[in-house]
Amino acid sequence: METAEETHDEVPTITTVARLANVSVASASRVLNGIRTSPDTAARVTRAAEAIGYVPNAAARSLRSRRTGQIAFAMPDVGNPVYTAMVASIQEVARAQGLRLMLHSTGADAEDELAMVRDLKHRFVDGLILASLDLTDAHADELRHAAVPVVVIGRPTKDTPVDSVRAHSRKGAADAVRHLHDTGRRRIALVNGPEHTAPGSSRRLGYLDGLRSCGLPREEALIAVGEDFMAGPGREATDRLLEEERPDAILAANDLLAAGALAALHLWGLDVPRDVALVGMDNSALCDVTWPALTSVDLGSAERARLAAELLLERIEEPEREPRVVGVDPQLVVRASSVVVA
Amino acid sequence: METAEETHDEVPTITTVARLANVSVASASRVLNGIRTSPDTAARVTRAAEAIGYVPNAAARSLRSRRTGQIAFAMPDVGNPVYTAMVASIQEVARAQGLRLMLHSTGADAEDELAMVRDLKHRFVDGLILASLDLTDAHADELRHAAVPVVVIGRPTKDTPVDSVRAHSRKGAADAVRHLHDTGRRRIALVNGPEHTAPGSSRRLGYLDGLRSCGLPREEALIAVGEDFMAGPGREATDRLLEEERPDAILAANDLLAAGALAALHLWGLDVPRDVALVGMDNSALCDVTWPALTSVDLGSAERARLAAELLLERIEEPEREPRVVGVDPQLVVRASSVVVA
DNA sequence: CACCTTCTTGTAAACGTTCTCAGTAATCCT
DNA sequence: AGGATTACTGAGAACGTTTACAAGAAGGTG
Repeated sequence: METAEETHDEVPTITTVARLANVSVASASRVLNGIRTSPDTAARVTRAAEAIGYVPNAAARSLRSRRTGQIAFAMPDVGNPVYTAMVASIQEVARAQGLRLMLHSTGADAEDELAMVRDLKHRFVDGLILASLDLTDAHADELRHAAVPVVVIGRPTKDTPVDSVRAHSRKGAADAVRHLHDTGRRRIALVNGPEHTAPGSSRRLGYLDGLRSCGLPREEALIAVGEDFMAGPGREATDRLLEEERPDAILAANDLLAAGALAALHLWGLDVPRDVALVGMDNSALCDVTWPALTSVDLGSAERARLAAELLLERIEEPEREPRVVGVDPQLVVRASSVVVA
Repeated sequence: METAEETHDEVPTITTVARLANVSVASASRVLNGIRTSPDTAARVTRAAEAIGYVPNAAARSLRSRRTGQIAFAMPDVGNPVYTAMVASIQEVARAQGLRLMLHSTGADAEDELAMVRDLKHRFVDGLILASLDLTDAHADELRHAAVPVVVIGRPTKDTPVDSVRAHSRKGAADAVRHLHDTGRRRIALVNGPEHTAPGSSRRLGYLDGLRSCGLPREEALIAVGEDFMAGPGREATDRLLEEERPDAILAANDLLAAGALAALHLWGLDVPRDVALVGMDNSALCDVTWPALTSVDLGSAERARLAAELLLERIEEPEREPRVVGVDPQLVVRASSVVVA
């Protein structure tokens, strides 16, 4: 009556609930947040809230409580199955905690990554998981002053005080080379992505490690580099390789490059695996989709993402703890592309 | 001096800026939001803000202005290249508008989709783009009362008052069949996903349309149905098909199914396209990765997503406008999997 | 019975913005 | 020169929560 403000279509707020339940907003808030109250008020508030379909306003809540209930994941490329696997993994742990997930695809652009970290100052999110191929000093700087916790998937520069989780891709690449050697291959080529990136350089090192441990000679001509880690460049790099060389095996630095390599090999009329064995890295969803199915080094993407998410949650709880670095061991998954079945 | 509260490490707020620039918070806010002020205050505020690296707090801003600057995209499966293409597209228009993008993968679970729509009441987002395979009456109900604008990618039930954008996949499927007929195929099979879903049913209809318009007989035995739209089921369905039939062409209801079909065909020792021509749908990134490259019907995923985003933005601006339904015409993209090169 | 706990509650102050309103100074017109 | 418009500003009230604090009620103890 009082103000004829009794129009019913307004979005209900906690005040509405409180009034309806005949308690103060404080009590209503307490009930709604599971803080101890008398069973009587609890019941009244719950019933009132249910009756009018009350839902707390996210903005008001985060303004006051300084928690947004959101985390963000920034990755180089949504199109890459590795990252979608990570997304799935992160979403799982986020959901278990009742957190929302904000996604951002950076295009592997450093400036974009930095902008993302800077944007955290808006505090639209409680934490960030940043997957990056190439962490520069600029990153280190920015990360040092990040407004909210950040966990990095990749390899931060030496003294970046930040939690991170890394793949041991060097070891993985070496394992792959040994597998190829074990199955009788002797001219093993590498189709790599840009070697200034962390994955590019460590996979190259791993490849060389592998050759060395098998007693195979190192030949630069057997290394072809694509301009990024995607299928197109993989195909072109393989093409260039085949014009000059006759490898009997190819290690590709990731599955997309491997898919491109496969296309090139088919075009050259080479049989996989008889003429050339092929191994990818990442063990992504792609592996079961190609023909032949792709042998690949599992770098534990899903696992790494899960770990990153957990590290993030822990740091959000406890911001002052020592930064931790965790790693996941690679594991070779053998499929049809690397072994000839009798 | 006053309260020794001058500790410098606090996060700067607009009050800090105002004090530093010697103006009221109101003026500071005006400058920061590009509302007309005297050049003098403008300069002072801008300088102050820059000096202390002020960034407005997202929660406070949305609480007051009732805009979050975020939109959400909910899709069945992040792993599916079609949806990642959509994500990329949406992110592009979001970024152009300075909006953040929140992602959610529903696993094509109706309950999860409904929960997402209900969650909008929290108002953590200004609008939602919902891609769904199967829009039920429950969806219609929930959508009718959605707290913020929703645009649907898919086919809402008749009288759901909501903007939507749809693919004309029925026509696309028919086109594909005609293409196969034109290139000499006569026993054209369909590898479909679940037929109770919108895409499943319309692709079946399109397939039948195609057969009819080519004067080919309809044979139920040439239709195999997988339990979802992914590669595994595609392979199994194709396997079952090949045990009974000898099709000389297969239309797969999407590219993932097609990838599975390809694996099955290879296993049966059949050459693609010589023995069996294969056409997928969606024209996703997968098409260039398979061998042979996959002919596919482009259903304009990127375009549809872009349209959806634009519809959403327009509706956010103007909530009362009439709901619109827009469509995108399919286009066949011929690659190696459907035509034998001489 | 007086006192001290322990529970439960309401009041009111934040949180950091935006925005209405009213007031003052400056400019324009006739 | 006087009034009318215009341009700019500051005070202060929202926005919808959570939470520190104090106060009242209930229960326990000597």
